[in-house]
Amino acid sequence: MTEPQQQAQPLDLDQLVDCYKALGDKTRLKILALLCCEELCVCELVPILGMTQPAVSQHMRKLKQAKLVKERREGQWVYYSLDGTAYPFLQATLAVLPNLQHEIENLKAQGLKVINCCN
Amino acid sequence: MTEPQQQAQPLDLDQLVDCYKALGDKTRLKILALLCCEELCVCELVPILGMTQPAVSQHMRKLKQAKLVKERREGQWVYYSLDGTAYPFLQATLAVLPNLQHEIENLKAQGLKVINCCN
DNA sequence: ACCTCACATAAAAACATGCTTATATAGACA
DNA sequence: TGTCTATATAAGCATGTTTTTATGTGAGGT
Repeated sequence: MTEPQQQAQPLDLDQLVDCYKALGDKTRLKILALLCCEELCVCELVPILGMTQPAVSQHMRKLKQAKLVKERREGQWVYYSLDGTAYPFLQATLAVLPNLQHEIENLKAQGLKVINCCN
Repeated sequence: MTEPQQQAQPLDLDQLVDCYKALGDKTRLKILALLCCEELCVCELVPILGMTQPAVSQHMRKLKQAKLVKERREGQWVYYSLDGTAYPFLQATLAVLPNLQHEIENLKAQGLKVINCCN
């Protein structure tokens, strides 16, 4: 491994540290793997992850601060989705995550998937 | 951002967490950026990073455990270099790090670069 | 054998992180 | 306005991480 060295614009080191700190947690990697399937709101993530709502909210805040996800408010729900704009390497990074589509199917089967005007 | 989802084999989540934890530290990102230029030993990293030798050694251990670097012993020195084998996304990841070649030039100018049989 | 240099490891202190419980905010609806 | 649901935030606790200081190991040279 000898030739990387900038075909991309170097990013701010502190921002990169925040990004990798955000990625360095199993729960947050799962959340990102789930968001690879589709946007989700906190109340959908809670039963999938088996965590309390505040715990999930705090993870979402970290991911948002790291510019890994963006949010969209719809009524009382806040939908989170991947933000692919900040890091050129993100796609390669997410590509190695496991496919968690089955978790979302599971959620639907339990009747816990939120239905909004868009689906 | 909607279409990643496995062109690569999914990796073990716990190993990925270790990898990103290792990346989520400014000192270690600097070390990796330096190793993008060339292999270095601990005693060269110490003055560049301005840290104590044990602190640098422990960072190297973390990077090694995360399979981000490999080591090569030569006499009393241990040379560390990037290990590009474990993560398919590593090249894209390292590409956004700043170029720290000037730090190595600086080291040479101060006469602190180790000279071994290979250079 | 002894000394020196490079590096690793261990224990303790300082600091950061993640989860829980409790509480606040914000929108929907009566 | 009041209530319900979804979400965010804050404080406290437990756990993990990073750094320091002290010490151990191993190779090279005398």
